[in-house]
Amino acid sequence: MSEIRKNSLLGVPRTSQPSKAALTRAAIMDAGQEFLLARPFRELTVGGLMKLTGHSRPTFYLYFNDLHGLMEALLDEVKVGIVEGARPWLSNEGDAVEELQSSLSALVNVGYEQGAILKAVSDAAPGDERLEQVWQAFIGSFDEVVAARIAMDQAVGITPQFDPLPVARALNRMDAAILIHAFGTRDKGDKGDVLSAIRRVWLATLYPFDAEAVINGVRDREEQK
Amino acid sequence: MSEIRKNSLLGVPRTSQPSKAALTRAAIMDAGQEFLLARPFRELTVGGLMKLTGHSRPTFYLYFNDLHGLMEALLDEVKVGIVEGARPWLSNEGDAVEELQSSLSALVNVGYEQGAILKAVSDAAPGDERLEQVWQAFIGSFDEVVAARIAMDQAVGITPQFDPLPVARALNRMDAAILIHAFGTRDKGDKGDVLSAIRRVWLATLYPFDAEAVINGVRDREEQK
DNA sequence: CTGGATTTCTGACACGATGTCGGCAAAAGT
DNA sequence: ACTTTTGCCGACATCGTGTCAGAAATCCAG
Repeated sequence: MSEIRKNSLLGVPRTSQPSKAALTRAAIMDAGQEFLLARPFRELTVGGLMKLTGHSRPTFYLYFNDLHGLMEALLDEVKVGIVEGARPWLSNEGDAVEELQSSLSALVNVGYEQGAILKAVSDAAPGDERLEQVWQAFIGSFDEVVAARIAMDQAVGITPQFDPLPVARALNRMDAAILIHAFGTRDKGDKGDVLSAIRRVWLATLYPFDAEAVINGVRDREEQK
Repeated sequence: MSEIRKNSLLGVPRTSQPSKAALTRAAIMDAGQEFLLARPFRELTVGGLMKLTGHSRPTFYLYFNDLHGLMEALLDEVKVGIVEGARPWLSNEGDAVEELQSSLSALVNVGYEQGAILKAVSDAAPGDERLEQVWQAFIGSFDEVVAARIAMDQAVGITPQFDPLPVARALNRMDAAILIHAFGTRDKGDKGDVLSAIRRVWLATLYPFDAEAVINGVRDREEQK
């Protein structure tokens, strides 16, 4: 399950074994991930978690400050996947509408895969000042880039004139909330419904002049890949 | 501070004193509310809370099952204010665009006032199964009514055709998230910015044919009262 | 190998918050 | 005044946390 994680600490020369410590750390993260796939964060306990790894409870504190530290580490893993998918529309070129759609589609896919972790982090965040800030910063980090892209499209005239940042904030919070809501629990919602909904909202807000997209509703080309 | 709360348990005949128990309960809720105006939920503790009331810690458990029970009670108080303000647009008649705007405006106002409590409940929710469900049900309760209104406007032809429920969900989550984000902490965001943003998104999504509203952006009539 | 240094782990402890229970005190009823 | 009801609290057991001193495993030079 974590071939990725094993080698993910520094580009070790070639066949240098990952230190035992790194393995243990990875094992803890794996156990946490697995646990959170099945149970909510509030039921996660250091003792219970470490029982899954076969190590003793104090060992946990050798690698993380506390459960929130673990969540922060898990979030870091998910981060990359998200920024990855969101890229096309952000680094603009080509058709804005097309690119936004593919970005949203990618976002929904990542959300679908990582929904449990995202919900777990979002659940854990309010319990710890530091994690709360990290989480807010993560969500917020998209606000400026989205706002920037909006400003650009406004300059080109394909987006109506309005203060970009608050709207960017609103749209981003919507995405986060809807993804966590739809895909955060074991019985996930319908990917198509979610994508259609947020696509409609984004397009209507940002590209209302593209009547095809908004009024006719972008029929079903671009099933999520 | 809680003249309302004092009399809020049954319509007592006339001048019957509120029972001592009711007073104590109200005092606890007041203390909680006050605390949460200044500090986050994670710092709320039964002991600390009861010190504010002058009563002993066990007394708390005479009136609430636990801190999450208290949060549920506080949420109930806020509920009414919210459904109140949201009413105009939901019970449709008159201009849809106008009414939606006034509903959103009212919503932003309530959010501004009760932001701290809303954030506290939202923070507390993931820590308790029951509260989580109550909170989800509260947010979700608007999904169906909004969806119903959308379906109505679609029938009339002022709203494009699409599956109403997922879009309603998305818009509602956006509202909740943005209100909590903007008004949940002591240094609240700008009411005007928030209102403009969500108004733009709602209008663009639901009433894209109203070019005045959407494209020109509803200039500043209706400053929040 | 092998004894010493380094890395990795753990048993045992102290602490803080929770929720409960039996009984005390204050108020109300007669 | 005295009994009943109502409202309250001291004391306890429990659970999860985070730390620390030292044990065990691993590595490595001689």
